[in-house]
Amino acid sequence: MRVRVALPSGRADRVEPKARLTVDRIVDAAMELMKREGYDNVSMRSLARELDTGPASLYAHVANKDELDQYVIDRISGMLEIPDPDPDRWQEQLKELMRGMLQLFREHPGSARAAMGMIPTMEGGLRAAEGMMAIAIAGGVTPQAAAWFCDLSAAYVGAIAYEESIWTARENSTAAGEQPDHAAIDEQLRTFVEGMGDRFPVLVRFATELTAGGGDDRFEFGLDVLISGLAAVSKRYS
Amino acid sequence: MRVRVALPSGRADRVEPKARLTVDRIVDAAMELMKREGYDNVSMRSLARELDTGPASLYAHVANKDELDQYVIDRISGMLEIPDPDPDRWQEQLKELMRGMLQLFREHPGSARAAMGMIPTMEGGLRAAEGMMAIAIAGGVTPQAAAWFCDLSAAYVGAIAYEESIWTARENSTAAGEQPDHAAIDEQLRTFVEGMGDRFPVLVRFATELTAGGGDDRFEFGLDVLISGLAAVSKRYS
DNA sequence: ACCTGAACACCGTTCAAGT
DNA sequence: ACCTGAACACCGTTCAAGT
Repeated sequence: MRVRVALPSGRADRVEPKARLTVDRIVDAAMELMKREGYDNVSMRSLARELDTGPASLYAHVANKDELDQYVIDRISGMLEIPDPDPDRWQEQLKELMRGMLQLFREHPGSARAAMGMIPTMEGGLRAAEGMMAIAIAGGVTPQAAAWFCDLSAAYVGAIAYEESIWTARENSTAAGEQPDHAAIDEQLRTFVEGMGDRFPVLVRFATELTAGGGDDRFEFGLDVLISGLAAVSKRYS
Repeated sequence: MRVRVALPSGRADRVEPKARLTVDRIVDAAMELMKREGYDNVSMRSLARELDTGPASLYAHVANKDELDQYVIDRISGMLEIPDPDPDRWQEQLKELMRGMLQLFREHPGSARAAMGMIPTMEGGLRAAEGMMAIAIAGGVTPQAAAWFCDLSAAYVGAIAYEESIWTARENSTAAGEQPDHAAIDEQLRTFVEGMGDRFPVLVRFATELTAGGGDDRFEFGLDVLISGLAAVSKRYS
C-alpha cells in the first residue's frame, strides 16, 4: 500500500510521485499477482488496485484483458528452455519441451486457461514454436506433421495444466484441514457404479486401472502416446 | 416473456400459475439457452430470467453453478452414440467416438469449457467412459492404457472444442460484415516473422505447413497420432 | 419445502473530465 | 498524452422473510 510521505523540502501533503504506468510495469504486476493469487484473481480491477490506480488507467496502455493475457502468456512462453536440436534424441527432446511447458503453467497457476486457444504471435510464443519445429524437423519428422504437432502438443499440455489448475484452485478455496480425500471419492464412485448393477460392467471390472496413477503418471503416458504416434504417422503427412 | 393473463373464472389480476421449478426444467432451460446464445451467456441470472424467476430460486434445486454445469455436461454426454465393440475396427471406432464428442461440443457452443477437467460421475459421462473402455479392451488395448486413454482423449477433444469455441465466440461478437480474414492474419504474421530476420528461420521456411489446413484436418491429424500412439505404446502399460 | 427481493462483493469496459 | 472517477451492464452467492 502506497502512502503519503512528507518530503524534507516539500509541503506536508506532497505526495510521493507515482511511477508512470507502462505496459511492462502492468505485465510485471500481473505476473506477480498471478504468482501470489493465481490467474483467476488477476482482473483489470485487482491489477489496478495493485498498481495503486483505477481500472480505467490500464486501458491507456492495453487494449483490453485479452491483450493483457497475450502479453502475460508471451512472458511465460519466453521462459521455456529450448535445447539445441539433437537428431538422435528428438523424441526425448520434444518430451522435455512439453514437460517444461507444463512446469511453467504449474508455476503460474491458472495461466493455462489464458493460454488455451491462443495463436502465438509474439516473441516468446514464436520462440517456442521455432524450437519445437526445429527439433522435430531435425529428427526427420515431416514438416506438415511437425507443424500440426505444435498445435496438438500445445492443446494437450494446455488441457492438462488447465485441468490441474481447476483442481488446485478448488483445493485452495477449501477450508484448511478438510482436504478432499481422493481415496474416499474413488470409493464413493466405485460403490455408485457397482450399484448400477450390470450397467457399467467394464468400469467395474477395471476400476483399479481407472483410478490408478497420479497426474504425472498420466501426463507421461500422454507424452508417450503423442510422441510414439507422431513417429508412427509422420510419413503419412508429407 | 411470460405475461399476466385474465383467466375466465378468475380475478382480473390472477396470474397464470408458474410451473414449479425442478432440476430437469432448469437443465432443459440451460440447454436451450446454451443452444441459442452459447454457454458463455448461460449464467445463474440469465437462466433465472429465462425461467421467469430470480437467481436465488435456482439454489433450492442446484447447489451452485458448478453442479448445474455437471448436469448439463451429463445431458450432452448422454447423447453420444456408442457403437458395439468390433475388435477388428477398434481404431476406427475410437476415432468415431471422438468425432462424436467434438460434434456434440460444436452443437452446444461453449460447453467444452465446462466439460474440461470434469471427472465423469453421472449417468451420461459414465456411459461414454464405459463405451470407450469396452471398445479399446475388445481391440486388445491393455486395461491400464485404455483407462488412461479415456482421460487423454477427453482432454484432447475438450481442448480442441474449447479453442474452436473461443474462435467462433469472437466471430459472433464481431460486427456483421467485418469477418476476420484468415488469409490476412496469416499474411500479417508471416511478414512479422520474416521481419525478425533470421531469428525464426524454421518458421519462415515452413510457413506454408504451419498455416495449412482447417480445423477438421488438424483434428483428424490429432486422432491419427493419438490412436496410432495408443496402439504403439499399449503393451508398455500392463 | 419452496420461492423471493434485496443485498454483498465482485467483473470488463466506456466516457467525459481533468492535468 | 496520460490518467481519473463515476457509471453501465453485468456476475455468483447468501440470507432473512414470505407462502
